[in-house]
Amino acid sequence: MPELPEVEVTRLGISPHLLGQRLEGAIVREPRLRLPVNPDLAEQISGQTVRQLRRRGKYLLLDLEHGSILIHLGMSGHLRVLPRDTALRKHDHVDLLITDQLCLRFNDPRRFGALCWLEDVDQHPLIARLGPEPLTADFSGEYLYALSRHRQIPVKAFLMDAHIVVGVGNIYANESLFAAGIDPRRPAGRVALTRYQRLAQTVREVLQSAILQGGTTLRDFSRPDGRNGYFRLSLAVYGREGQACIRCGAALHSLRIGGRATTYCSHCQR
DNA sequence: CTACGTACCTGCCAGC
DNA sequence: TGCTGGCAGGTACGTA
Repeated sequence: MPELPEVEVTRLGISPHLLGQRLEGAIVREPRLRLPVNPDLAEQISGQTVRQLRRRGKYLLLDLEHGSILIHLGMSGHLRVLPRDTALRKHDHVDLLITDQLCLRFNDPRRFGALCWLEDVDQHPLIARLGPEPLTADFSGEYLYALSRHRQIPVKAFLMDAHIVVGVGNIYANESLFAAGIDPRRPAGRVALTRYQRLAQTVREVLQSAILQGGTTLRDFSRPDGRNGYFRLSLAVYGREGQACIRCGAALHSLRIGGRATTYCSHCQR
């Protein structure tokens, strides 16, 4: 997926086509996503104007006059704005019909994503309990330090917990910890305040830089306009097991933390 | 409460 | 060539 930068790049890409537009309906071909698509989605959204297009963590929220459409891209989801008569591809699960014969087409091979209409999206349990945004002022080293006391969980798993802070997935957790010089296995409760301050800073820098470069294109993420992101060229550790650390030259190590591939430099990260 | 394993689903790639 | 197993950017839930 789609981590926070990819979702933000998607939001920026589709916004001009949706903001202020009146939705004319929806076509649901496969409702079985992580959250089921509303059986009566077309009736619920049809005739409504898109008031705002927000991002909360990795969720995209299309605020309508009444209620909101919640979209999550899961591991393999993808959104594109296309002419409605564009030939269907495998896994094109939902079309939101916009004006001028255009549609917002949701494609998701693994169906770990979501697209549904909710009356009050901010009160939904999936959204209401999320941690702060990493790019706003309420996310800081002091905050991470305070929440991590007495926690034994590896700091990488702590950083990837959306109830702590949203939007930091596997790629950017690996990259931020490398940039901050912190061993991903270290218990979260044993990281000092000054090192959390450094980590909060590297998280912000890594995410911001990825957004500016159009996200990280791996197997199946590309931007809504079909162009690729270039952040992959900047990855220091993710996917580089066995290769030389860009800082000290030692071979990078790899292991699994919380079931996720973790790559780090045992010399630079302590 | 915390930590951990597992499940959801399809596609792709390495290895046999 | 073709099969199989393992792995993939996320998240929620069950269990101890």
